[in-house]
Amino acid sequence: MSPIGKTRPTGRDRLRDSVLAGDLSFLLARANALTLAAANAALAEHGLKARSYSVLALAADDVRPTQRELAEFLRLDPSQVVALVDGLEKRQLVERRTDPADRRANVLVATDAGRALFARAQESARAVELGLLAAVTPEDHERLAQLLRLLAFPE
Amino acid sequence: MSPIGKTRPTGRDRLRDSVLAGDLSFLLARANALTLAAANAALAEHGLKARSYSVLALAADDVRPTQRELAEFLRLDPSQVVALVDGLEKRQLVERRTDPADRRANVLVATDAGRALFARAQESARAVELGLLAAVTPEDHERLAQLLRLLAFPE
DNA sequence: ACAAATAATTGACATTTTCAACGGTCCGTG
DNA sequence: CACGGACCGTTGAAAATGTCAATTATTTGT
Repeated sequence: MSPIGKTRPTGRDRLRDSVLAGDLSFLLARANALTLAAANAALAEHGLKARSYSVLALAADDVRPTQRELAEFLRLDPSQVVALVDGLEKRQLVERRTDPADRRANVLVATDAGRALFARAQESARAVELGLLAAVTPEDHERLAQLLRLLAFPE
Repeated sequence: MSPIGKTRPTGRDRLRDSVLAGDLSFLLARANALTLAAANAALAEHGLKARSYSVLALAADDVRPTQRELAEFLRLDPSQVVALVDGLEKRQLVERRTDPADRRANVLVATDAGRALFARAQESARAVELGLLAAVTPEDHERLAQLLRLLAFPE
């Protein structure tokens, strides 16, 4: 039947018809792993990783997040946010301002240098994203984002 | 305008309108984090995590993967697969058989106990998946899987 | 004014990731 | 057939991440 007579036929990605390949958790994990690796590779040029890029993005967005909000949003332990912000602050990309409305909290703001770097990094990020989505139409791209939002932000 | 007069209006998830929230990498990361946590919580009952569940799934699927194929498929370092398989083998859920076609390679096969455990774990996994997708219609569920496959298995 | 709750920080510890090196096996070429 | 180079699984160490409890400063409700 099969044109190839070997015991291990297709060789390359035989596992793609396994049950696991239908598992949403697995697909998410694998898609995320590939995407994360690509993003990190592209951001390295700017001295960033996906994590620090995310923090910088939120700081540059004038949404003035507290560290706790950052932790919740990025699904990190608050102590990890401390380290992340330390790194960005040491590079003068970001500033901690104690929230006047709640002096326990720090609000994050990007410096001008931070905004400039973010703008450049965003270009790289966008390029990577487009590369990954080469096989996806713009409508499907948006549809994918919509569906992921449902998973990422359950009501 | 806004009915709330505070400086920090909505309070809860203000960050959801930031630019980052439109970033596919971020949505993937966050969706994956939540999904992974839910999966791990559900699988703990069976002494499994998402990783070991995946390995067991492939072993139980009679696809006879080598450890290298496992590593590639799950996006893990080969040395991580060693540890994973060690764990499952110690619990007699899985066996290493040296591939007769290539004596360097180990092929993974599930034991009867492994198959039985997998069947039970799969139920838990399915339940979790349905819970996470409560807000998604079955058609969209399939569409999401399709789109994720494009990201997870770029040609 | 006080007790309980919350934000950030620190430090300890566990888990995961990443990498280089090694023995055993395979494969193509001479 | 023998050899060199590639490949598989394994080990061990180092780096990065994740998890948690304790601490200080501040807020909030009573």
